[in-house]
Amino acid sequence: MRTGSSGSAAVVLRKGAWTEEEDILLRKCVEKYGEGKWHQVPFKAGLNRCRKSCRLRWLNYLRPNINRGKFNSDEDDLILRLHKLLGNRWSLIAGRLPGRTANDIKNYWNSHLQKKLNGSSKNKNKKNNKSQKIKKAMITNNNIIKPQPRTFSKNAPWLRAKQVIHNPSPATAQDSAAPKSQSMAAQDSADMMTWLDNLLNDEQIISNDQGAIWSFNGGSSSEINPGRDQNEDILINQENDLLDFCIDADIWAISSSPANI
DNA sequence: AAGAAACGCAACCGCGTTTTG
DNA sequence: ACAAAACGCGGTTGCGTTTCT
Repeated sequence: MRTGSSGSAAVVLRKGAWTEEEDILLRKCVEKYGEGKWHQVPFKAGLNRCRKSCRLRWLNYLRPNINRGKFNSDEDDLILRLHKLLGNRWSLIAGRLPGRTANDIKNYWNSHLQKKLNGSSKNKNKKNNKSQKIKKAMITNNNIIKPQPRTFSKNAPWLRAKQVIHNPSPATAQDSAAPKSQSMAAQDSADMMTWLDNLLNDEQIISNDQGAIWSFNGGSSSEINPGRDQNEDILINQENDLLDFCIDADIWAISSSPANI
């Protein structure tokens, strides 16, 4: 158990829209102490907000270099491509779009790009939330194959320099959604290495029989973690190279159904 | 002109993962 | 090894603004 820094009596935390004064306090605090340690930020900044709220406000609004302008066509294109590759991994997508936040991209996707993708014209499609939800359900249940990025935790064997157990049978997209287990981790490692080998040997990108293309998920690859070890750095570099490769080569998750986008 | 509907953005919530004592 | 705290993410909601009828 950790020493809770709180210990304070129950104080009603502020919610809702941030005021300019709060923004100033938060900005000053982060500038002084740096990002991170969000549990300390409300106290240090003198804000009556929860840590989550502070973090969110900083990440989505106050952080320097945030691009609050309109999305241009290049960005649209990149988002569409990355979404095909990564699915709703907004933070990963945001990592490829300098100045854009995951929240921005998510909102933009939900309000613009999804419609664009669905081919529904902006006009006259007056629909209430209910029908939007039905439509959403139809899409997810439809034959669009949602990419299932593989997740490799820091505890993965190759990061721990443990022996990798080879398992030749490839995991399916469904498998990747299943709960992780040690055998899964071992399989992940073998699969990844095989696939990476193939990739680096300039062989064809392997899409599994569900049409899902694998991608790496470094978790927070766009963030700097000074504590990570060399293997992790290598893995993250590989992830970035791979994303660049896929984007440059125009590689998507190819659906098994021609009717799909 | 006014009310309704849709849009767009900011913020909140819940949950899985990671860290720490 | 375990439990609690903290972190980070994606989904959802709330609300002000804009557009439509």
